[in-house]
Amino acid sequence: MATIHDVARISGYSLGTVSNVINHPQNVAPATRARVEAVMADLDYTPNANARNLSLGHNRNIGVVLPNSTLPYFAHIIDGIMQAAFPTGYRITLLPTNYDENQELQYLRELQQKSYAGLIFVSRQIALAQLQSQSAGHQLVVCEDVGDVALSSVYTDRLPTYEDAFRWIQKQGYRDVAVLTQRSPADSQTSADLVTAYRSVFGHDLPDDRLRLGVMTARDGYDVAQYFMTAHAPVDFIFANGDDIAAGVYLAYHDAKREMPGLLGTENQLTSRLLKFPTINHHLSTIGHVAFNLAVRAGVRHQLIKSDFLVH
Amino acid sequence: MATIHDVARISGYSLGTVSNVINHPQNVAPATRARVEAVMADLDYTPNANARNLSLGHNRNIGVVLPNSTLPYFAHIIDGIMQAAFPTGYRITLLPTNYDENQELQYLRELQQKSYAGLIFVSRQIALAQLQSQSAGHQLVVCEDVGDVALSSVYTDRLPTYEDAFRWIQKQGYRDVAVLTQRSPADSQTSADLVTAYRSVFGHDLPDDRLRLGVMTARDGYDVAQYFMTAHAPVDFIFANGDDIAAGVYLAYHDAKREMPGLLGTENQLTSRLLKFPTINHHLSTIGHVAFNLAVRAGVRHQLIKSDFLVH
DNA sequence: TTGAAAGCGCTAACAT
DNA sequence: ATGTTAGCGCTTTCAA
Repeated sequence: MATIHDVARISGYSLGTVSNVINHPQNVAPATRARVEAVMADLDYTPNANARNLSLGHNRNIGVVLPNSTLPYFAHIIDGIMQAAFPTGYRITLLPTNYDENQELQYLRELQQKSYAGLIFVSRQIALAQLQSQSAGHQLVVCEDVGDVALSSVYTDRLPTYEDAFRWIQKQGYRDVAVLTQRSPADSQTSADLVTAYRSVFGHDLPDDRLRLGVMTARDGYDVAQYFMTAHAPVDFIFANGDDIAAGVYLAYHDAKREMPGLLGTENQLTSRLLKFPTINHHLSTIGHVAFNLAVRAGVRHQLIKSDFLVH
Repeated sequence: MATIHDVARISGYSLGTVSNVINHPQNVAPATRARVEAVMADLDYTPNANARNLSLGHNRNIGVVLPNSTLPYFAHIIDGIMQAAFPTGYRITLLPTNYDENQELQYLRELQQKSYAGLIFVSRQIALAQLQSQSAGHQLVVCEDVGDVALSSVYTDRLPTYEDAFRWIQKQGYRDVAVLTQRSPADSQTSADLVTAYRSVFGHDLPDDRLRLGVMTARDGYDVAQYFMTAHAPVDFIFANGDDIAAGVYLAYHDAKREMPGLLGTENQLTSRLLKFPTINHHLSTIGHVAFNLAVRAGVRHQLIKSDFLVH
């Protein structure tokens, strides 16, 4: 493949001049410029991005840190990031962690080595404080509410939306509500908000045996439904952390020919529309969009994306 | 951030030695190595990937070319690619095309400039022949059956599976079958296979007004269903190009309180399980997996992934 | 307006 | 076993 040397040699101009027609065309005589450009077209020349980045000391890559997972949650955020990145010419590199903290640290180091112009942590294991300490002057964004931590962030106001949802559930006359989540309230703000919202609406703590952890997929939903069907105290409503998961629960009750409890999901509006249960729209694609914009802009900024409770 | 110069200076060894402890540790005395590594840890040093790649003349990035689209089809393939890439240390860069041929050409040029170790075309606009001519000696893989073209490929044996599906439809007694696709049979092998399979099973061509093009999303499915509901010759079966699309059709008939036609989708096993209609599993994640492996291996190879017709 | 040369951080001969 | 040096392809002073 042709290098800048080739176009210099063939066009008869110097390296510096060719570089100028690429980067500062206004500083070169129109005739020269035309001739150089002709040669470049002729050779099908494109600058070597690596060399250019090394010389410049920066690049236009944004790394997206996420567990390697097929969850729709991530797919939607990635999609939003891609949509936002495309018109800007930035490239998106997928950085899977496999839930390994050391892997995250490695990506952070690569950020400091300027392998990336910015890093979006869609999910993280590493402590926020550590993230912040590593981020001095760098473009780092986290997809969650970070409170006072000096880290750019996009997040949703889950609490009021969860309260809306629980109020609706209560008004429908449901009494025995179960909640499915991935992580425990101690490990995840989302789960913590969930139990807080429950308490504020129902006036008492969510019973331990009504909070089921480790639920991530439709299959998990199917399995956890078995638990409730065989528990001696049946539930009449299941608040699932995802429409697909709610669908898994639906299937389990359906297959068992048991009376269907009330159901609620999040994100996938198609499934919940089909099954006519309410859902919460977290506007994941918008979150991705905003995350990208924060990553390429200087300074720490926090942005709230409002989520909606939706009855079909 | 620390460079290799810093660790050389601070450890008291030369550039070459430090480089050796990174790249050829067996060529350096254990004591030296230990001391250099201590300094590297101390400085939290990580090699600058850009510089290294430039020097080496290659890197471990695989570009994935795809329209910037949120379709589950792409999400599943990307997921397979990521899963396969992670343990190898290769990085995945998303390369959206916006269906623009020039954008695809640009990525090809970047491949030749060694910006990528390989390119996976999940979808393409550019002609196969042109792809091939640009790919001399490079790692290029295409996610479709390329016939005799000397380009690595992963593809599914759609035709026999489509025939299985049409035979099943016929055996159920359906007579008036409609088919939904994204692109016309002239533009897309998938669509061509579809009409071929129809003909071979039913013994006649699929009537023009039974083949609806431009269908991509659940909403499209909903809209196209309106067409069939108002057409003077109603259909009794709709073969949709995706479970979500089939679900859109389902909703439309359901909302209109019309008699539900037979339905078939592809890919999303959850929706089709919920609605109990048959589907086709194209094993998209496997396709991604194989595509990655082909991209990092030398030589042209073709790999067939068998798809399955599934009745729930 | 154009050219010459230094340097980005690293690797891999080649010397010692 | 370790050090020295050229060079990867490019950008950007600085001179002419």
